[in-house]
Amino acid sequence: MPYSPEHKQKTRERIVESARRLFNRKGFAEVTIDEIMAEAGLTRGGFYKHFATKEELYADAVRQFLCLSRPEPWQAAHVDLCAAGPTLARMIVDAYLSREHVDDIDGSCPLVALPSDAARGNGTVKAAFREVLEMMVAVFQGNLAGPASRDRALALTALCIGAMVIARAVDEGGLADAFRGAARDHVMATTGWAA
Amino acid sequence: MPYSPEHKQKTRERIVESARRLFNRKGFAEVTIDEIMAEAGLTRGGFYKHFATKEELYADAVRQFLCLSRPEPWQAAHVDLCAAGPTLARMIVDAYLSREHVDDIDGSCPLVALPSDAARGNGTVKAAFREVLEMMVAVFQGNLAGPASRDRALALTALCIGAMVIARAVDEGGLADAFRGAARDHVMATTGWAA
DNA sequence: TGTACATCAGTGAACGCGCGTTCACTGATGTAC
DNA sequence: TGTACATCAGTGAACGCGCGTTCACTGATGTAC
Repeated sequence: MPYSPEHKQKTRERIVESARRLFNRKGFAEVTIDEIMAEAGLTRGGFYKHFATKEELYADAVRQFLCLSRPEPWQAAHVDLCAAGPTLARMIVDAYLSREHVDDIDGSCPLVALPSDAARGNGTVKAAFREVLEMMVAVFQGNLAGPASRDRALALTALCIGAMVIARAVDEGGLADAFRGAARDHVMATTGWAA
Repeated sequence: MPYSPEHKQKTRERIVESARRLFNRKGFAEVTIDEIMAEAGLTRGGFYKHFATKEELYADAVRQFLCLSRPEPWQAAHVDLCAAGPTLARMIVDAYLSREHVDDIDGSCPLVALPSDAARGNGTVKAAFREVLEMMVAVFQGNLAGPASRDRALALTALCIGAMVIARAVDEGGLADAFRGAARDHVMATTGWAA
């Protein structure tokens, strides 16, 4: 039995991690297996010891978002984000709509980076996409009081994702900032989470 | 002077029209010039009599949505959409957030179909994208009374685009419908356009 | 009116390149003895 | 303990294909006379 049992698994995880960043940055079609393997410190030939096709890796990479160490302030995993309270809820929204999140393409929320790929993707991709989406809705809903909390959570989720998608697609920083700011203010006014 | 003066222009428009539909459906990278020309009833070689590169065509295709015979009720071109009044404004939002718009990928608003491409695109693509975006914001803003109409228009634009992007990316029709409905209700409650 | 001509939109074969995938090989490793 | 061996993760050259782009050519057209 050559190599330790975990050796191959570790390598595979490195490939998925590399792929996740690159797919986020460039989308499915524009990423090459060469790039993915190089960023994982490997050469192209070895790819097929781990995955049958590029599509199979893509599904795995999308799924990896779910078990990722989440960016702050989502990071504190011991905190129940669905009952975070207004202060933490505000911090979450501020982080989501921050300029840092606009710029951090590699580590971005897939809902912002990959919706077009998901729309054109197969069932596995869409299922992983939906899992992330429903987590986000649950966080909003859990921190909303009053009636129709589900519908309000859906609208706020769409608002935040929409503002971020637009901010990424616009070349003029001022307009991108205006969208982020308007979305942020609208969320705070609607929820009462403002300081 | 061979061919009538408008002949080449007509052909060019046919190419852009074909490209717009195909890019909407598959995104920039997955569409070939062969496909575009074939759908326009031409062969690949002629492409470069009209456009220098594939990117140049892409920007034109995004922009074409602006001068398109717009889907109802945007269709009535003689109506000033920026002063449409609440009834027409409500119809516009209903059409934008309709299931028909989710399903009509080919004729979709590019803000919904192509934001990821725009985020990764060059300056020309982003500029075209912004032109469409600012038209949409202007329509919202023109029909809003009261203070901070610009910021409210930005937030409502982000909400509508976000809801549609999500609806397309989700494989479960019920969830997609819930996002569209929640966005619709939220817009009506915020603007007072509801019947 | 009819005919020769110049123009140029459109054709389709070909080119070069890059990508996904394959495959014969290498060499690091744990095991057997 | 030391050495020969079997395994298989990883290598890198090569293959086949498709795409963006080029180019020499075609043929439909309006004009000149």
